[in-house]
Amino acid sequence: MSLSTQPYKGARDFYPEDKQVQNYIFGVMRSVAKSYGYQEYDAPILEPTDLYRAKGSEEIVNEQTYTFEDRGGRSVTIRTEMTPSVSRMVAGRRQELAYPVRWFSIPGLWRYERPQRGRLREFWQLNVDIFGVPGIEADHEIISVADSIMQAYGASRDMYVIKISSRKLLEFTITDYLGIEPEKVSDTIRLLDRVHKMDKLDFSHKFNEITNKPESQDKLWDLIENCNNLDRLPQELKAHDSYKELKDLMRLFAKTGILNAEFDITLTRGFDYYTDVVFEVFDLAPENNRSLFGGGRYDGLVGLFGVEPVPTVGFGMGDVTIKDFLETHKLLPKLLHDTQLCVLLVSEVYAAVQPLLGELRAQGLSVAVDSSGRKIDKQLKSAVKAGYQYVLFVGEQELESGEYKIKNLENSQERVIPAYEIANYILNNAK
RNA sequence: GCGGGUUUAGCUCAGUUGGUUAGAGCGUCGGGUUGUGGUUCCGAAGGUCGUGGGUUCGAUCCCCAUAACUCGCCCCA
Repeated sequence: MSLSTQPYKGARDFYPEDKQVQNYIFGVMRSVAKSYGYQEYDAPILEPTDLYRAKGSEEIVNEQTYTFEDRGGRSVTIRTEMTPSVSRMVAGRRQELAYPVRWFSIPGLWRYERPQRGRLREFWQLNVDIFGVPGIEADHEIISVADSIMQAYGASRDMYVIKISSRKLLEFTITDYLGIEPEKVSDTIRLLDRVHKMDKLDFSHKFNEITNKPESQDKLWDLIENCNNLDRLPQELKAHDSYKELKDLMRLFAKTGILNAEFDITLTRGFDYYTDVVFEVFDLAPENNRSLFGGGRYDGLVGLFGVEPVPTVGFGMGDVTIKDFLETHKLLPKLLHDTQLCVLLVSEVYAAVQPLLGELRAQGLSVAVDSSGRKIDKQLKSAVKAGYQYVLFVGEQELESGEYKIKNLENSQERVIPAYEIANYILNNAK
C-alpha cells in the first residue's frame, strides 16, 4: 500500500504558486491594518479547552473543535478563532496597555467541519480589533479598515455591500416592540437570521411556534419589508438610543466615501458574544452571492477574565472566502516569480559564472541559475513557465567580454549591458 | 451530523450494451533548429480505470461497502 499524496481532509497544500497568492492576500491585509495604526500580535495554536467552553456552547467544543488530552492529562484545543485568545491577552495586561489598543493578527485556525465551498477545516483569518473605545468611532474605524482592505484588493463598490445592524436595537425590537418574552429572544434571532432563505408561510409557522405571538406578525413583516431603511423605522424604535447611533454611523460612512454600507435589521450574525453594532460584508456577484466576513462590538469578553470590561470592536476575515471573492471578480493580479533574475547558460560555464552570481547576489538581487545543461530554447521555455521576469544569457563570449545580454520576458526587450549595471537595470525597472 | 453528484494518464475528459494489447486534447520529456520562449512539425514517456469485497468463465463497466472531491442542509464563534 502506498501513501496518499493528498493533504488531510479540509486542509490545503500550498505549492509555491499558491503560497504566493496567499502572501499577496495577507500582504494587503497587513499593509492596510498597519496604515490604520494596528500592530501585529500572535498567540499559541493550542489553548486550554476551558477557554472555548467559557464563552461558547458545549456543543461547539464537542463537535467542531480538534480537542485532545496532552501528556499531562490536560484537555487542549487547537484554536478555532482568535477572539478568546486576544481577549485573554488584553485582560492579562488590562492595566498597563496604552488605549486605544489597535491589534491585528492572521492566525491559522482549525475547525472540525464538513468542507464545502468557502469553508475548510484549516484556514487563516485576519483579526482586527480595537480596545478601549466605547463610542461608534471604533465601529466606524473597524468597518473602515475592512472596507479599505476590499478597496486595496481592487474591489469596486458594486461588488459588495456592507450590512449594518445593532444587537441592542434588535433585542429591544423583539422584546419591547414585538412583545416577545426575553427568554425567546435567542430563538427568534436565529429564525430571523434565516428569513431570506425560507418562504413566508414557513417562517410564519415557525414564528408563531417560537413566540406564541401571532398578533405581532404584521408589525414584524412591516419591519422586514423596510429592513434596509433606517428612516422608515417606527417611532418607538427611533426613540431607542441605538437608532441615533446607527444614524450617526451611517453619516460617518457617507462622509468617508463608504457608500455601499446599508442598514439591515435582519442581520444578526448568529448568536454569540456581540453586544451592539454588528456588520457583515456580502458578495453581490450572482454566482457567489454569500456572506464574506463580518464583525461587531463585543464589550463583554475581556471582562470574563476577571478584570474590568474593556469596550471592543473587531472583525475576522477568512482567507478561503476572500480568495473565492477575488477569483470570482477576477481581482487576483498575475504574480511574477519572487526571484528577480534567472541566468541561462548557453554553454558549459556553470563554474565560470559563479563569481558573477556572487556579485549580483551581494548587490541584493535574487538570482537563480538554470543548471540543467539543456539547450537554450528549453531553458528559456522553463524560465517563461516559471514566471521569471528577467533572464541573462551567459556563455564564453560574455564571460570574456564582460558584456551580457539581458532579456525582459514580459516585453521581449533585450539589452547588452556590462555586469556592474545588471542589478541597477533590474531594480530601476521594477515596479 | 444528513442528502445529492462525481472519481479513467500530471490536467480536462471520452469510452467499453461485461470479452484479449483502455483513448483524445492539453501538459511533460526528447528531436527537427550545436545562442532565444509565449504561434510550427515529428517522436516518446506516463494508467494495477479511487480503494476493498461480491456476482461472473471473465469486471474499468453490474452489486455492496469505504474514502476523497463537490453541491446543498444543519451549523457557522
